[in-house]
Amino acid sequence: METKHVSSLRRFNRYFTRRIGALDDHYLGQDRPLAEARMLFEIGEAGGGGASLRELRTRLGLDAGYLSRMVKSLERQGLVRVGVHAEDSRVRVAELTSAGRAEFAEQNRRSDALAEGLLRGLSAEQRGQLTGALRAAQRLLRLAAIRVEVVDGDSADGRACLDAYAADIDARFPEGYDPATLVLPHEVSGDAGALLVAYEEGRPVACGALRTLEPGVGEIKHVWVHPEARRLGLARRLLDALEQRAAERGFDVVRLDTHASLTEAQAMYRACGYTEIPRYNDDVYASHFFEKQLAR
Amino acid sequence: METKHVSSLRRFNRYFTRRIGALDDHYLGQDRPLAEARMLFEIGEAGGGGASLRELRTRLGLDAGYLSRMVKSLERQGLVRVGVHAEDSRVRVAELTSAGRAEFAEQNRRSDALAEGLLRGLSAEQRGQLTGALRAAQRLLRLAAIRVEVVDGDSADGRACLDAYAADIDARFPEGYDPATLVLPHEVSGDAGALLVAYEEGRPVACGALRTLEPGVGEIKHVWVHPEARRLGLARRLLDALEQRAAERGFDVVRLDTHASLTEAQAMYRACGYTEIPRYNDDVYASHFFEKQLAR
DNA sequence: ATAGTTCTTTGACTTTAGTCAAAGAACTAT
DNA sequence: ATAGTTCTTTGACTAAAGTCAAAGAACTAT
Repeated sequence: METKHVSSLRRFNRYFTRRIGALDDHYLGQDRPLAEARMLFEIGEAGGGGASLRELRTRLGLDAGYLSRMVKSLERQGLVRVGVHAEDSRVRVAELTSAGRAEFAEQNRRSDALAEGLLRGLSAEQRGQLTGALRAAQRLLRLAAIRVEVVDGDSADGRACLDAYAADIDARFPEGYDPATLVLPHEVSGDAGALLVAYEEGRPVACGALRTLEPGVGEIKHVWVHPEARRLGLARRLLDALEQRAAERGFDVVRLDTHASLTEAQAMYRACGYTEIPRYNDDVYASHFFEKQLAR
Repeated sequence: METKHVSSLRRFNRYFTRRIGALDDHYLGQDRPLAEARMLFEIGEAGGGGASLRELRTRLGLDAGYLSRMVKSLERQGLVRVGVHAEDSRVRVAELTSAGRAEFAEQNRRSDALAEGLLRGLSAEQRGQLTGALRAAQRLLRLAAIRVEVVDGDSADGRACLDAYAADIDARFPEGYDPATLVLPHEVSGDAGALLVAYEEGRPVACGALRTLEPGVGEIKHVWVHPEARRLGLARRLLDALEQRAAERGFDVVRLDTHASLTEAQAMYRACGYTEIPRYNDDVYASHFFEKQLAR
């Protein structure tokens, strides 16, 4: 890897955290410990339903005892109200009181004012450029943080993604989608195929399946990306990973089909070296068929 | 200002400080308090000559007593050696011992490894895109943080910039440059003209002068940008600010001259609406002459 | 020379942040 | 029903971070 990229990232990190991050923390905190301010912010961000202590603990990476005490302190200050979770009464849920919401709004106001102050020195055009550059950087940093893993055909994360996929396209296809059509666990386990799940900060955000169509021929199914992880280039990465698995398993060629309505997907397949072929199955949802020779 | 830009900056800040900044801090610290690790890093960055406690204090924003104790602790650990400043014996200067340098190198190694880990998930092309986006963002953030101020004609910062300007072009012009040619304090003070200095985090990084050439005609002189603040678009901003001052002072037109060798400057003047005119003075350093009508 | 500043150190604190272990209540799987 | 988990609270700490004021040595300006 070129050292240029490493040093550029480090340089940016130093500059940004010192100039913007530290400043924002300081403004956010104001007359309250930073950890408390941060927690108030997280509870506020969670919105109406409140945030469970469990969530807060993982989100902020705090010790359970420390967090418990901090919530209690916020409660004493009248900013937070704690109740039990509707479904699991071990779990406690914190939500803002009206005083807490006022404080949260004040935090936001201060943070906005800080950001505005930073942007004030730029022309409208430069602000647009900055926003564009930050968006591009964030997209790439997110993408870099996502890990694609091979999971078992009946793994909970894998099935959850497939179910989300089914629900997603059921809403999208005029004719709906029957979840019984999904690949079966044994079709994508062991030597038969593969199920890939992409994780972002521990949460599954995308999947893709590979199964055996006939000897030497693999089929790629159910490439799906969570709505909040779209436009990162993740589908392409999953496709690459699936092709690599296919090559490792000794397939010479992979095929896939797609629904007429998914035109972006079709464009992606073409861009990734797939060529359109005649119908190879009787899938009622499929209208376009593609295939790609794998380099061995 | 569009709220889009504000929220985009805030979103990026949250994502970046949490994902990258916090991680880097954690790695940097390792088995040493973060504040100590940071200080070691700052002393290391300062290089051979060491860093004065005074510098460190402002750079890290720490209380004098706190810093004093921290340096002493680093000294006890054999990582830092403290001596007195050559010119001012109130000031103490900290520099790394060889053990300190080893620790500093280790910090850098860890930080590089972290950055490399982050970049590993990206293709070479995507890494290039990320580097480009970060560079653009940093450029704009720096530019946004720079404030242009009107200073008195004999202000220390102003004269320091003008001296730097003179030294700079003395090295650049084949025939050298005589500093006696610089504008005099009274020419750029009060109603006669203006001296602008641009500050980045308290340090003067650029200047520009405006003086009266004849009634209704101003002259822009000595637009200079510190080498470390170049390519940010700062010269253009100074030029804008000088023109604004000129308009406020009632000039109808501003002129300027430039040396044949400064082709980038000439291109900038043209891009900013200046048109070339015949020689209007007998300045030996000048070969191209420009003028711009000011909107009133 | 002298008054006012600047730079640093020291003493005496407080607050914030965080850790670890024990224990109880509520869930889950068998 | 019961054993094992999960979620949270509490007690008992420690370490890190930071503040404030006083004081001495070294500078600067008049």
